[in-house]
Amino acid sequence: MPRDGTATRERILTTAEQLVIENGYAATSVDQVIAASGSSKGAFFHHFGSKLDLARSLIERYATADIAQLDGALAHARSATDDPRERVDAFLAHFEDRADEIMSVQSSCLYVSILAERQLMVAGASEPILRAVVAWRSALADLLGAALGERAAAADVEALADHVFVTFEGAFLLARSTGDPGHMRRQLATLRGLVAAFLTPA
Amino acid sequence: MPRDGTATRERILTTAEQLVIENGYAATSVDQVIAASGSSKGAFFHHFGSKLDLARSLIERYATADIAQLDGALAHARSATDDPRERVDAFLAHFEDRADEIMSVQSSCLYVSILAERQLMVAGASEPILRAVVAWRSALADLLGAALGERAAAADVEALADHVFVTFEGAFLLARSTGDPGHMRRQLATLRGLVAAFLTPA
DNA sequence: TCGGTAACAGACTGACCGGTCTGTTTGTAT
DNA sequence: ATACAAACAGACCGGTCAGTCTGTTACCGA
Repeated sequence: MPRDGTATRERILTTAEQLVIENGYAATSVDQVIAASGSSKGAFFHHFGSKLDLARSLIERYATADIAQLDGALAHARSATDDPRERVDAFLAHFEDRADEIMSVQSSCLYVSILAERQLMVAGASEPILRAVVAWRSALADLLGAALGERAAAADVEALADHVFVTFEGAFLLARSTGDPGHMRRQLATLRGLVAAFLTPA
Repeated sequence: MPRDGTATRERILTTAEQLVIENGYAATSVDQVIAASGSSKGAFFHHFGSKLDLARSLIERYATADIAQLDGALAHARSATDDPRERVDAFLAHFEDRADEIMSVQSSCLYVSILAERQLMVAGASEPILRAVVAWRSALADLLGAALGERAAAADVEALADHVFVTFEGAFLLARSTGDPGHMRRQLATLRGLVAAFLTPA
């Protein structure tokens, strides 16, 4: 086997991810990605069959990392406490603590860039996103269902679980529109307060 | 004054809004807008100095309509009841009732399309969005501050107010990623439930 | 009725885009 | 050493893009 190209491939992916999150997919040209990653046309189209193939690889890598983050938070919440309500709190606090760090390495979410262009979704680039959405939903539904106990039947637990994903995405957009990345931490703190009040028995 | 061109201008704007929300700004070509609106290059560049000028006009029109929706909900909430907590509930219920209708006329939010591309923001297309964000924040902060009473000091009322905007944008993205517009109504219902629990004195 | 101007229509242009193709380098198995 | 294939490099190509330019048409005041 000749020289190893995985480093080049990863360099292109990382560069492209930043550019696409910042400027959008359609507004990012292959030439830009090549220039910014210090690569070439030959290298790019050796590793990716087309620009669309790049998008699919990007979102797949991103969603996988996202689900890994989810699993990390779940493990942390489970090890922190046995009380179901405290577990929910620990889960949300985990991300709240990391909010500033998250925002410093990515000013927005790749999901937004992909979801903004219908062409990418019909081309199969949205499946990894759906995978991530479902992973978040089922994980949170478990946590929240346990915390609600018998009251779970009266609530839309899945919608409540989805609200965590909704808060993340919405906070990314709020941070963008105001230029203040601190909104992520504040929104996660707000969500934690809301959920705590909701889970407290009347 | 020769013939009236405002109808043509509005037709171009409405067509472009749909296309940009569906496909994104950069992925929408001027030629597409022209073809879909049954117009011409001459007409387009007569009414808009550039494609960027179209984006600015689009977002300004959209934000103005958005703030008008906000004012409508505020008026409704104020006329519905004098109780501060009930007013918050009435405000959120207003949008919850209209959620399905909203999603049937627009599958996503123009804000998302604009915020997804940094070039549009530095070009001054984000100011109307900020105007809308601040309008929602101050209106909701008023409502929520009154509902919290003396407990308002202990809470981040502005972040809680922002959470309404966050829920809207996040729900738009959730609906897109799953293909189910019903998420908007469910997320607004979830938000209403969370806020009601939060506003209930311990 | 006629001059002027806003409102269009559409051929055209140069830049840029995604993608191809030919050629070169580099590591490795034999 | 040599053969071979993967990993690149970059000139090149057809198409599309935003924007221009030269008209033509419709309206209105004088």
